[in-house]
Parts: sequence; structure tokens; C-alpha cells
Amino acid sequence: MNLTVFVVDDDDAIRSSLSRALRKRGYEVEAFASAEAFLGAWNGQSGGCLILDHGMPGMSGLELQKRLAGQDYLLPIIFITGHGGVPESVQAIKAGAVDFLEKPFRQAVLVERIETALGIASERLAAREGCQKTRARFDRLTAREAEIVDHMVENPSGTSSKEVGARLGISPRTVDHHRARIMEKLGIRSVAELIALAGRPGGQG
Amino acid sequence: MNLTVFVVDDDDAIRSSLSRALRKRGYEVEAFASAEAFLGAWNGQSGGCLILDHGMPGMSGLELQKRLAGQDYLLPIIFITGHGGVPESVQAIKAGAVDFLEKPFRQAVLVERIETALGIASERLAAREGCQKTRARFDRLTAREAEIVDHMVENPSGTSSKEVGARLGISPRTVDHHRARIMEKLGIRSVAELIALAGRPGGQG
DNA sequence: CCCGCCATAGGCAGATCTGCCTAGGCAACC
DNA sequence: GGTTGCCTAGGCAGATCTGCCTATGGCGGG
Repeated sequence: MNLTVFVVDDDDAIRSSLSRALRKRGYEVEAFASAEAFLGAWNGQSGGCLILDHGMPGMSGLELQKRLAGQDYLLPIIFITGHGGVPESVQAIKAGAVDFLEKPFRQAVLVERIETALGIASERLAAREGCQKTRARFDRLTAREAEIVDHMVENPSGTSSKEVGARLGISPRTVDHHRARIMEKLGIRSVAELIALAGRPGGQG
Repeated sequence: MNLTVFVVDDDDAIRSSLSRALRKRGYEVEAFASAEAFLGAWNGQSGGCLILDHGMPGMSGLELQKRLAGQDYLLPIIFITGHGGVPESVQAIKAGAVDFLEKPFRQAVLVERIETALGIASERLAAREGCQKTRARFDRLTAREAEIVDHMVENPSGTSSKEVGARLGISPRTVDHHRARIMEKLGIRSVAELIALAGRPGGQG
């Protein structure tokens, strides 16, 4: 897995020195002068971490964080700040940032935090991969099949063909037929496994 | 639900003025001069929130936080600090604190944070109550019954009496018998419901 | 127009579940 | 010694699941 360190800071000096220092240490680095520039270039997929200046003209670091949190955010965020203090750090961490450093900071400290952040990034990528595999299987279900799955997941006490059929207004026999297809498509063998799969999407890969 | 505001601070002046001010606003308040004193008096059950000085002689606020996190911690923690800065606040929030205020702070701000914290406390209490009800039902299962439940939960693809019986080295018929008791004791009607219950302990009350 | 996919539905046989019955062995408690 | 609770196990009947077959009708692509 290729992990990239994204640097977003409006301060040219910091951005370039940080980029150089990190590249020298072997990191893949992409740097942007503003949150807007990052969003424009960001494909929403690449794994890595984000080193984000807190106080920037235009979109602030916190706003960018919110924007990314709206999507499924895979990038652990390390804030760096010149002026921010405790309230800002509290807000950032509560919003999901993994770290918050005050300028000036030692590069060794930042590198250590980056290592932690990249570790978290790997976990998130792995978790997402698990989710996607499961979701991909669920996506192969037809509309009716998905409806039956939903009904069973939301109402696990009544999973018999009789009850599901009554709820959907179709014959129990037809529910049997759909269920067999569901089991086949999802590669499972029992309704219990279906419930388990739906409950913990990352589950069994 | 009676919610209490616990104040732990070694500074007598702050402790007493804070207690008085909060009591005047209608809060139930208990104040302690040290983390140790709090732990000695704390029953591990009462709901409320904890206003905790970060830097105290003896056990520090962070240590107390760790100690409480080891148990199921129901008390949202608001740190207050005289000397701590960004790194301390980051550590505290990452460890689960709901807020971090620097002294001096306005009482109005603290009160607002307390309200938020007490709201969180209510949610935690409600969640715990849900969990406990479910757990109480599970606790009524005998050892063998629990074993069968575990096997089904961990291995939802093979929940048939035949397979469980083979795994446990007993007759499928006996598994049937145990399972009937399990269903009766847990008040459920299908293995699917059992899986759902085990997967989301707070689930259906 | 035919083919493939989907939803519907039934038959049938064998497997499994469910509820209700009995029953022996064992350990704990009164 | 009796009672109670648990684990074991079987019988039996009715319900349900499962896999395999057929079949009809709708809908869209080639």
C-alpha cells in the first residue's frame, strides 16, 4: 500500500522545508498551499495522512477537516498551528484529528506522529477494504432480494419464510426461492450468518 | 436520574468557590481535594460528570482518568488546568475527556460544558442500562447453555444442532433441548435474533 | 423475435427445527 | 433422604428449511 503524506499549509517556507525534510526521510509527499487546492487535487481515495495548518486564509484547517469527515475519511489528520491554543486543539481532536502540534515543533516529533498516523491510515484502509468486499456482495442482490435481507436484518425475530412472505405479500415459497439466491450470492449458509454479516460489515472479508 | 457534579482539585479556593457557585445554580456537587480522595469515596456507580484538575500533587488528573477508563467509565471528564497546554489537552481528549479548560475560565463557559457533559452522562447511563438488561438475561444461562451461545455467535455459519453437537461432543437432540431453554430464557424466537442480540448488546432492551 | 434476468409460485423428498413428553445420572441444598 | 437443578438423550408429530425440478409472465438487450 502506497501511503502519502499530504501537507497543507499556506506558509511557503514551512511547506517547502517540511516537504523536503519528509522526502529526505523517504516519505511520499504532496504539498498544497490551501485547503481549496488540496480539495481540488484530492481524489478521495489515496491512503496516507494529512498534515494540516490550522489557521489559513480562505478555508481553515477545521473546515477542511469537517469537509473530509463528511465523506468516509481515510486520512488521519495532524494539525499544526502557529496561533491556536487549547480550545482549538480540543475541537480538532474531538472532531477526529489524531494529533495537534504547535509551531515550532521538532521534526523528530512530527515524524513520530506521522508514523502513528500512517499506522492508523493502514488500519482504516484495511477496514474499508473489508467493508467494500462485503458491500460488493450485497450489491449483487436484486431489489427484491435486498428487501428480504433488510426485513430479516431489521426484524431478526421473524425470519421464517412464512412471516417474511406475509409481510411482503408474496408466497412463502417465493421467499424460499429468493433466500436461496441470497445465500448463494453472499456465500453464506444460514440466516444467522446473514445477521452477523450485516451487523459487522467488515467481518469475514 | 440524579446526576452529580464531582469536583476534584487540590486548590482549596477553586474547589470551594466552584462548589458554591455550582450548588447555587442547582447542581448536586461533591468536591474532593485529591484524586485519591475521590477514588476512596467513589462508588463506581453514581451518574454525573467529573471536573478534574489536570496537575495535582500525588495522582494526577490524567492518571485518575486512566484509572476510571479501566472500569466502565460513566463519568464524562472535564479537565481544568492552570499550567497544561496543547499537548496535555490533546492527550486528555484522546483518552476520552469531553472537554479541557484553561484556568482562568468563565463560570458561564464551565456551566455550559457541564450541561453538555451531563447530557453525555445520561446517554451513557441509558446505554449501560440497556446493556445490563441484556447481560442479566445472558447471566441466567447455565454454563452449557452459554457455551452453546458462544459457539453459535462465534461461528454463525454452523448453527445447526448437528454441527454444534458434533463440536461439543454431545447428541444433536441435547443441543435442541439446550437451545429451547436458551430461547426461553432470553425471550427470543430464533437463532438469528440471538446473533443480533449478541452483536448489539444494547439492542432491544 | 428470441434470450436472459427477474419475480412469482408450486411439487417433492430429505433434513432440520420446535414443542411436548419421558427418563437416568449427578451434584448441591435442606 | 428428598428435592431441586443441570446435563444427558430419545420419541413423536407438525412446522419449517433446503435443494432440485418445472412453469408463467414481464422487461430489456441483441
